[in-house]
Amino acid sequence: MNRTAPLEVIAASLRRERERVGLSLSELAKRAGIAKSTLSQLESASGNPSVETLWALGVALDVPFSRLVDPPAARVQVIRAGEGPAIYSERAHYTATLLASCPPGARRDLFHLALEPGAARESDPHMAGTVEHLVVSSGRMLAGPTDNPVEIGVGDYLVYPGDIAHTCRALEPGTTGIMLMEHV
Amino acid sequence: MNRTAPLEVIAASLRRERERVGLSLSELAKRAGIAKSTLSQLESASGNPSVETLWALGVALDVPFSRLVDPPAARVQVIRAGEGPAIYSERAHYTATLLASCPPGARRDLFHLALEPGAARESDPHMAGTVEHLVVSSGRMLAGPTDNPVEIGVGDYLVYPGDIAHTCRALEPGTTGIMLMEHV
DNA sequence: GATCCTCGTTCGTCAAGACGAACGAGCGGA
DNA sequence: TCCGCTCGTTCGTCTTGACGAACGAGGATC
Repeated sequence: MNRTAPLEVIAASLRRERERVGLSLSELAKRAGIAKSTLSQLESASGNPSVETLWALGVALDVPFSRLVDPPAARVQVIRAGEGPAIYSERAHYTATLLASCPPGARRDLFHLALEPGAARESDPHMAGTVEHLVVSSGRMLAGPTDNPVEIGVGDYLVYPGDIAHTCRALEPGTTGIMLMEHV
Repeated sequence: MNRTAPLEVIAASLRRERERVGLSLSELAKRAGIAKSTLSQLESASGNPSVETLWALGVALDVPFSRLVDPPAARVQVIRAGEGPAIYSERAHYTATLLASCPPGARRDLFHLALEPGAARESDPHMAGTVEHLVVSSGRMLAGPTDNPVEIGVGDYLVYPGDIAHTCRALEPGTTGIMLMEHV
């Protein structure tokens, strides 16, 4: 989590989003039901808005709340199979390629998994609130909570909490898949 | 985006997170650098905290900001290949299965894609701030911004902005993949 | 050039958030 | 039992956010 007070970030986000939508300061204030003087001060970073105020602005702009405190980043990027920038292999028979780590606030990571039958990958609980999504691309795997794993095959999808002990093992050679690790 | 004022949600989140970490109200207030009276009022939903106050609490709890306003939901769920709950097919040769729509605040959707060669799927721009992540499970596809598509094969990963015109077409029969649509 | 409109900023007022102090409750040890 | 500690709440104050009004600036129309 970002440690710096997000006032300047909020100020920039508000102005950026408002101009993107093409609203004037006065009109946005009217839509959000706040005084335009308040909005003016917020956009000049001379203010510490209350949650309700910022929420109203988020609704008026039709923008998720978090987008106002965590700035975005648009881009087009390709990662070819096997050339992931951050290869995170743990033990034999297990390779996780980090495809997309969350740029600003680290809210989710996207991995490509390649597994071979053998030792299961047992994971200790991650940070509370973590959720893992698994989709099998090829082969079969046994995954999910350690005390209640599920067998899934090609095209199957599995969600399970990441903040409890969980496991993931291949049941066939050449098993691959993608995993979305989400920090709710 | 949720339309209701999140004061009760914040109150519940604060109490939940604080008890999860095992901190007393007094100690959390001290760590966050705010008065415990303030925290007490916030947890009883009789308050409208400023962003700085809530931010300080998020930092002290080591919890993402958004987790305080959007409550979580832990669960284990399997969706077998082809039995997705919400099949969203648009035209022949294109099937998108919604695997996981974001429960509370709709910040991302996870789809399984099955495409056959033929007409490309042209998408008008989605909501501003949308980002699409694509991983190919089988076959080959041509995807990305309409004016600059990229050819990707098995295991390849592609990110591109979803708020501009973009396309997605199969180059081989039996092309499948997963798509993470994210609303930043 | 004069009028009218909307833009965004600044000023003074008022309500509300943040604060410290004090309070009663609950618990453990002397 | 009494003392000392921490718990979470409530009260009075003081700061500060939110508001409406007024302001100057910039265009458009006549």
